[in-house]
Amino acid sequence: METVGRLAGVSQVTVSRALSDPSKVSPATLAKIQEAIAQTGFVPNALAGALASSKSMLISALVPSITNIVYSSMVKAFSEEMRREGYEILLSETGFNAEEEEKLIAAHLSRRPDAMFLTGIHHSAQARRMLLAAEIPVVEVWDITDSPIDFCVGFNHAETGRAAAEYARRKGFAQVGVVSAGDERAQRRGDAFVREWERGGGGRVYRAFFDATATLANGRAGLLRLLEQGFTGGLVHCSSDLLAHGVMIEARARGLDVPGQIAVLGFGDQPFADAVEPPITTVRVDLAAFGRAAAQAMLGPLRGDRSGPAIIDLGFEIVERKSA
Amino acid sequence: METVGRLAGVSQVTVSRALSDPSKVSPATLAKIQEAIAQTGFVPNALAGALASSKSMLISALVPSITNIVYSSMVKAFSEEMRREGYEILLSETGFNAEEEEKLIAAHLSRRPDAMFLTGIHHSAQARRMLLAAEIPVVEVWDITDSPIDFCVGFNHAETGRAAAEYARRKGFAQVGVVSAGDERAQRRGDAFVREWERGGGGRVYRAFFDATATLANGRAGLLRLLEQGFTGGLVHCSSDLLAHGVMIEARARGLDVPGQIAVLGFGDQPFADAVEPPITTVRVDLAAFGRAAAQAMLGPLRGDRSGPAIIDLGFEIVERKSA
DNA sequence: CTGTTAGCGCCTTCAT
DNA sequence: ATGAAGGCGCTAACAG
Repeated sequence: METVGRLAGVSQVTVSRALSDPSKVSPATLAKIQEAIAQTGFVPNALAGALASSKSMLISALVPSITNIVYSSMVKAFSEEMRREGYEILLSETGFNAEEEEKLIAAHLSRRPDAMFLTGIHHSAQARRMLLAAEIPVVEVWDITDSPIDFCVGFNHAETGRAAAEYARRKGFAQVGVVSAGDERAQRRGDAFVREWERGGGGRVYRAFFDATATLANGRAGLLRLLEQGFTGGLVHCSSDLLAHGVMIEARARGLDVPGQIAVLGFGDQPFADAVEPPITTVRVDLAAFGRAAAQAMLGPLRGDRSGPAIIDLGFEIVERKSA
Repeated sequence: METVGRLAGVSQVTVSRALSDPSKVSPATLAKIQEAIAQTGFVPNALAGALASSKSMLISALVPSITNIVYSSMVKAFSEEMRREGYEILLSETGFNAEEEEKLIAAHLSRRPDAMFLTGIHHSAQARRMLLAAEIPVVEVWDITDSPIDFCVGFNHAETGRAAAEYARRKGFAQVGVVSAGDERAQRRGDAFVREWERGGGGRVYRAFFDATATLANGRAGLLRLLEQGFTGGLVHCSSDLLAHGVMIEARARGLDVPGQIAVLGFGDQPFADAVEPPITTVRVDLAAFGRAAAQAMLGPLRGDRSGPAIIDLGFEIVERKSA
């Protein structure tokens, strides 16, 4: 800035002002400064700016996995919203691991982000302590709790399982199965489905649980397991559309009709859900809305407005298509 | 650090040393300092550190889309590798837009990253200028050029199209079609396929081009378009596995046998490719390897070693399965 | 509208 | 092994 200022015949501060608030500088000097910037190829040092102003314009975001479309969709919508306000996103992957999350929180906090986007509501005690001490807005996305750190944006996972069980009952299925992946929230949905089904006197629930991530191959293997357990047909509740699709493929490969013999209920309403044959009946959650709501929630305090709601339940909806 | 130091009975510098290189501090004082840190909940300010040392330990990464598994897979592998060395990733989405990329490069550069990960080899002149002026290692991933800014890691896109056309010829298909999405590199693969097919005297190529991103629905619509043009059966070259899968679903929905009447060749070898029915014959590229190679390439100069190769062609391979 | 003076919190260099 | 001084590049007051 010093150099640019000399070239434009002004002091360093004036250059700073020209960049941060052009209206504070006369049009004539502004022009000279802009020319000097163009000539020198000057790029302001945001680190120094952040240090001096204690506003980094950096937002920290932690997701379990960036290759999982569920999380990347939320982050995408969130980023777009925040970038419009001039913020940049520091993104890392926790791998569904609380210890890893704790380390990442410490690492991110050392860069003095202005706010933090976290996935889920379970964090280590030490993590919560650091977050509280940092005194920045924290938004927990993809789940709901009565006691968020600052804000939470999501839906009730157990409720989706209950709704699915009701749906299965209403449709008159005699047998039901559950195929779910290792994610804690996925399990919670499956467990709630089982409880509600049993509560209604529905009898045994066939189950296939995978310790790993949801894949088509696991969906196929999942149906196989149910069949081996004696499942002869009915509705299969899956913790994701990908698993649901896998179940459908395996059913067809074995000559079982979908939904005639094997009906499938997915989760997520991912883009492919209504493009496959038959289109998948699924639990829809609006991922982009979660991202946008998270952005709006943190922008409140970031602008000094602490009046927004702390708990934002965006709900879900069962979309009935052909598969169940 | 001042405060921590006072608590531990040492000066601020000693605290700094204890954190950056514990071996430079005596075990006794180190213990005292660590206790003081635990008591105060001190979190070092990486901004100040970066400003003073001009090493931000920050890597800038720009991808067209974070929800696209192709890019997120590369970034995932890249991040893991860089994080092991203590670097953090500033990630943004360009939306396949060169202007947007230019703006993002400027924004990222102002945070003084130690290196930059870029997708593709086409950047605006102004972007190249800024990158050169920044004097940091730049790695361009997912494509190959003779004149990278610093390094490029990828494969020859046109070559995959040629190889696919040869494959189609070898298998004796009489008619071929191409379904491709809007990405410039996807088009390049499709164009090369068409040229090679025509060069070999293969006759007309039926084509369906989508201006948008690759989806299952577009795959289905793509086959429809080919059929409308008079395509009666043969091999369909798709610019992604997702499109290929869509073509397969549409074929089945119309009672066309895959691969008997409609054979399908995908691209990417995504995890689902061998889990669908029939498993998809596809062009495999090792996304994780690209990410790792990109990390290794930039870690060279970051450690002061300028001896590594500038152009890293990791190639591809056609994986023959049942769909073609 | 513009300049002056102090830091922001840390690292680097040079002493001790 | 530890400390003192200076500065990284910028912003925040406060003057004029």
